[in-house]
Amino acid sequence: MMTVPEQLAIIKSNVVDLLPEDELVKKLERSVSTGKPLTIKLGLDPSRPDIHVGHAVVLNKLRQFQDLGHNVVLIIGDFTAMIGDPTGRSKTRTPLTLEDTRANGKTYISQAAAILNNERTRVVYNSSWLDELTFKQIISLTAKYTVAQLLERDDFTKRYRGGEPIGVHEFLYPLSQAYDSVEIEADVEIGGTDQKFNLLVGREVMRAYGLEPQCVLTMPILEGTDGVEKMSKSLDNYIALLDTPRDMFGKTMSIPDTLIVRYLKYACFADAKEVDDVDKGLSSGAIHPRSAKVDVARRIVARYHGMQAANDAAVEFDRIFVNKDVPDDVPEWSPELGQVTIPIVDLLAITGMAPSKSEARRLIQQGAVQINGAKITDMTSEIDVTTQQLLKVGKLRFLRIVPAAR
RNA sequence: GGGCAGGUACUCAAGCGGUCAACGAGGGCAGACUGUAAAUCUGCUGGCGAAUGCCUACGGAGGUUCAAAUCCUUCCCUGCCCA
Repeated sequence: MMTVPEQLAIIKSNVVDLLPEDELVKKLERSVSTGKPLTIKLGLDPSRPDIHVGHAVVLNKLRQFQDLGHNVVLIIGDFTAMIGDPTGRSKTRTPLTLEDTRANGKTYISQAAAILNNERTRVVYNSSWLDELTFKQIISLTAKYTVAQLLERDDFTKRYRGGEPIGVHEFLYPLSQAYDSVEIEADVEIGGTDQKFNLLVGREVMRAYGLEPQCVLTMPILEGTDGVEKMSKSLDNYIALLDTPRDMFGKTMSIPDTLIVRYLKYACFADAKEVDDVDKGLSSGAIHPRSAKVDVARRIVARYHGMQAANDAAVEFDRIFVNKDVPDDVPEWSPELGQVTIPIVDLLAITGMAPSKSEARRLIQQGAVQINGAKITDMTSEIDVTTQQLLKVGKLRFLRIVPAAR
């Protein structure tokens, strides 16, 4: 096992907050002297089973802990997910069933396995204890925190001042998360910087239950491919771990230049020196942003799909976007047997290349629709579906029309 | 329980009897430029229709009117103040 200073140096790399550092040092010292690993906690929301590169920032940090000999506990927050959130703000968030959360939890874990060391990962569902709490116990939990303390949380303050509704149950979420820490006796809880408040509540609550408070470690929130908002599925600016190599590569190439270094650092976990070199190279002009970005893209793909896939994706990317060629595996679609021609507008709508016929019309008007490389200008065009046709909408959506098999 | 202010398209936000499928901004999509970067410019952004047009929509349900997002009634929801 590494010495405490060595461990600390690794643990501190790339983190935003480590609070309080001296407590972590004590925990590490104890761990080294007793040989007992620390328990590192991460809470997961099972309503969104797709892990993306943004989540990976935190997972990578967990992996570092594991490599140092510590244990990770993933807590699937199935309890809160099952309740759902009835407030108006997120009415689309439908409550999940137990089966859903279990299934999502499994999916999550199988994706996380690409980063984590399974030997040192324990997975638990928080319903297994939260569901057992009596009302009495819940009240006793809430008595350990004050409204003023809860209102310190940034978004609560904002909403409160802005006259927006805050459900009482929302106050309970940080507390239940904190209770998870009590249950598993976490030594360290990790999360994005947006989790800082919740993680700190965990400290207070643990103390109130007579436990040694956990240390809190926050990681940066990685911006999504739009370069502004945090990466998230709902904003559709994410690179999922399950994305195909090509999508992964393409999405990475679409990030703004200003994000290259951050991606290198947090999505590739490149070492400090290399990050520094690229940073300097970019600002001095010695490195062209595009080539730096290609490198980042290749590394991200390689991380989750292997070197071979990464190289293939890079080649494919150049073929399509530099040489304006047609991709290898264009999705195919076949008309119903007997159909000879289909109006272009219908075709676009039926095949899903446009969400509605009106939208299809707009696309045609804007010159975004091509058949075999020829731009469609006539709204009433009839497309012959008895021979193979290549349909292109916009810059990257292709569809091959294949005559119905008989 | 009482008083006040609100609920408009993906979001914010105008409109307050006809010219409203609804100003404007953001977002999104498409085109030009390009390194699938940024910035910029242009167009589009409810559905159906080749099109004059038709249909559906301004919290829900009724009503007044030739005509309502706009007026009335009622219900639901949110915030603030008083109790």
